[in-house]
Amino acid sequence: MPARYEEIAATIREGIIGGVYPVGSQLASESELMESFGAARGTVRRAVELLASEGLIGSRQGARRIVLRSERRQSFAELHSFAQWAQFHGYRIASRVQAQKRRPATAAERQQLKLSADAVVLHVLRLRFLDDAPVLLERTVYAPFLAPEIEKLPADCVSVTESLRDSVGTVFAYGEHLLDAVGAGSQDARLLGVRRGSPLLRQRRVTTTPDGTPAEYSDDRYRPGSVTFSIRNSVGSNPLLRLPQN
Amino acid sequence: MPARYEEIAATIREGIIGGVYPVGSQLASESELMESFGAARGTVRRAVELLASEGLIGSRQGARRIVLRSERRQSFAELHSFAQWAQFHGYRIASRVQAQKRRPATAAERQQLKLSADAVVLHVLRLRFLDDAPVLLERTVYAPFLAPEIEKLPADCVSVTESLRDSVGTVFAYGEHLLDAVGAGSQDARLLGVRRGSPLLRQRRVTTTPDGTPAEYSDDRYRPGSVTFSIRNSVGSNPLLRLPQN
DNA sequence: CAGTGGTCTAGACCACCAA
DNA sequence: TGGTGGTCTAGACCACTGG
Repeated sequence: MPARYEEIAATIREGIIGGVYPVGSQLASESELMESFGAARGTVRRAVELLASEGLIGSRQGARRIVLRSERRQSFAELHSFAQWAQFHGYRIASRVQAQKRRPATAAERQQLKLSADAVVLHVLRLRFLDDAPVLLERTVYAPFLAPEIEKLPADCVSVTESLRDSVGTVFAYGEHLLDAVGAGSQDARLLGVRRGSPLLRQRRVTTTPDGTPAEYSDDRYRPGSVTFSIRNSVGSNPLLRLPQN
Repeated sequence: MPARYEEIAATIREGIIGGVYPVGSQLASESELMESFGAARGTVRRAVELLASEGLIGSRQGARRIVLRSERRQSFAELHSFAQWAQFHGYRIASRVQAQKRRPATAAERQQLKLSADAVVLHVLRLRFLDDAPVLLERTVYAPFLAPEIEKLPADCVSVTESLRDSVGTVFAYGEHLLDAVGAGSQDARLLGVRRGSPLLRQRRVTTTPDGTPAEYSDDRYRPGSVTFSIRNSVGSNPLLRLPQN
């Protein structure tokens, strides 16, 4: 059962997408929305703030809210899993585990995942396809408590996130993502079908469970031209980050 | 005069950074925060929701909030420009306009900036330096209404955003950013000091004014190894995110 | 100036978590 | 079971926008 403010937001969103509120036009005022939805002001404010965080509307004190966009784009800031993203856009995806083995955690991995010195992690090399073309190569290290669950999954499991939610509950709740560009290594080039050294978009991420326990560290490399990441600056989540040295 | 919830958030944030609340520990409950700050529940909730949107704390219904990180990261809602980001982190930056000319808008630019068929835009090629090393090459197209203001700026103006705010008010309020990886072209390679074809992180963005008018379109290319984009996400509706208002 | 959104309060009920 | 966070209400005052 969705919350009331989510229902209101959904209704307004449909109005924006359906052309009831064209781009550039003014949204109904809070008072009008309160009346038409029969909700208190705080509730309609929650709804329009949700839409603002999606980049659909803008807001200035004293003036009515304005429709900025009419498409519902899934922003990268809302992105939690490749499979969910692809499903949202209606793409046909496939997945294949290329290699999988347990090994002692490296020093960097112990630090990222906050593990003890003798911890053993599960390393998985996974290739993902979009409409039968390889687009993404994932090198993922799972924390020890997840290793047994991951090893139960079939090699062509399309959504690790959803499989884990069914078996052990919500596992990936918060994530930090670092984006940069790297040249394809020989393994990257072979599996993604590009030339060595060609530009790849790299996404490194650490994901934690709802109680703050680090769950996985991953180095994901995207073949260019296939996917693009979208970020909006209304979602408080996008600082540039300076790397040490270089 | 900052809002009360921002003051409360700042106080808690200092506590997290200063070690009063170590990473992994539980934050004070809402009732305790209400008492210690003498504020209503809605206000302290606004404060902790702000901190959650910065990725500092996580929250689950029924359990106390948990400290996830102890570093302060500038939220993108407070940050729109390279210059402001660099200044926040204390980096020494420089900027140099390489080329600047007015020309008719291309079809793509007319669509992006919602211009009429005969519109003339201002194209600027700008190279930016971090600690004297070139790190960013910007190819920016400004909407006609901005062209006169941009042409008044000196060639080494470090912050276009701040200069415009002083002269014509807040111009860049909302933005959408597309991130991918491209190989350096010959001009990219020459100006950024890298080999041709080497991977660059590309950020394309359209920025609009507070009333929704498109103001600029830009293709920015970052030299790898110097900066990285950091993004955070969290499950659950990112509630109550403030839009930039300046 | 009237209308709008931004902030704050004080209460209420519920779903969930941990002991 | 008691405490916690998630949602919703009803009112208030203020700052800002626009005509």
